[in-house]
Amino acid sequence: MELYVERGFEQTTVAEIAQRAGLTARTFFRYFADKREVLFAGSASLQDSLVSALEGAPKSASPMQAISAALDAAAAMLGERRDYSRQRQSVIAANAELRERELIKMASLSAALADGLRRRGVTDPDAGLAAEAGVAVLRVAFERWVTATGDRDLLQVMHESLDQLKALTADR
Amino acid sequence: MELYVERGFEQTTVAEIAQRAGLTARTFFRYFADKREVLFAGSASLQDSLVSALEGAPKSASPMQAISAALDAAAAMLGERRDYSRQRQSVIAANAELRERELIKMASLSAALADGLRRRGVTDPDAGLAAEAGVAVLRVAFERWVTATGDRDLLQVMHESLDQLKALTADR
DNA sequence: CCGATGATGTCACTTGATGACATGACGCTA
DNA sequence: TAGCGTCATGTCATCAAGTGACATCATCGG
Repeated sequence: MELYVERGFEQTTVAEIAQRAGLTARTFFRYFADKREVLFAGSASLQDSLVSALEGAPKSASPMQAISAALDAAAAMLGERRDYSRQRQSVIAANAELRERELIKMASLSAALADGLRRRGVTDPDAGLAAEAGVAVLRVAFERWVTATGDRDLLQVMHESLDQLKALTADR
Repeated sequence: MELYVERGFEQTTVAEIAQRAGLTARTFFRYFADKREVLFAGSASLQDSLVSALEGAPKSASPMQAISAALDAAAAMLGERRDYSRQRQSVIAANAELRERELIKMASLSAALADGLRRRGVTDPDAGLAAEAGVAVLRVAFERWVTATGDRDLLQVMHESLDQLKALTADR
């Protein structure tokens, strides 16, 4: 992160990263599949948390309520470290390859949530749609929270965004 | 495409592609930014067509009707060459880097459609949502069409998928 | 103390990608 | 026709991302 912020993603070499970490480039590639992955190291555990939260929702909960529980878990994990999130987000936004990687992580998250919903008995077009909608809310809320001035609460922004989506799809 | 189908994307080297085309690797990179782009050469013109169709929809058309016009244009462009589409899709599905690239092309398409809607006076959360919904329909319909046995009409599948989305969002 | 195991380093190599420069075809114009 | 500019391509050199093979070293259980 330090190097990516200092001089940008492309201008940073893996050898430099490894050197600053007191390691060899070869070792770097034993921990990260490629130079981009280092920025997405936490995404697997984030995804696990969301799926766990979704599975932990009461059996009586509707699909969107279960998704909402997952979003709460996301807010809890990401809500700390706003400075880090901001730096990370600006690095990613500045580079096409990183944006690509982020998109595929989001797609993976969406697929995992859809699977979780199916395990709860949600049938097929609905599971995918609810998952997509949930990820859309996550993305929008995170973006708002990261760019907001002051220190808004991510959980709150997340709830607002979900409510807005509901309102939007409710009428018309 | 020949080489990617024959031996897979990763196993194909740019030098081989260039050789089969009677060129040099250096020349390849003058036409394509990277090895992945060669599979997405047509995506810019596809995007232009969709945006044109959206802009050409009657001024009285609703946002989703304008999107529908864009989807018709997509069906017209992609509807031919189903064999090619199938090969291409199977190559992309088999490789993570290519799936990433496809996702960012879809995101770009969605953004362009949202912009087009805004130019038609559609206000902000709606423009983005309608565009996303349209791209989702495109993706689903294309997938169905490509994997279907027999020779279904893409335009028809596209319409069916859009209708299903409407039904899905209509109740509950 | 020993051997297994895991983490790391070293080395060699392939491939993707880019910059600098040369060459050759083509068309335009004096 | 000679000369000039432009465009496409080739050649060469170079860098950086990955990867496989093998060596080394620390640690830990028996």
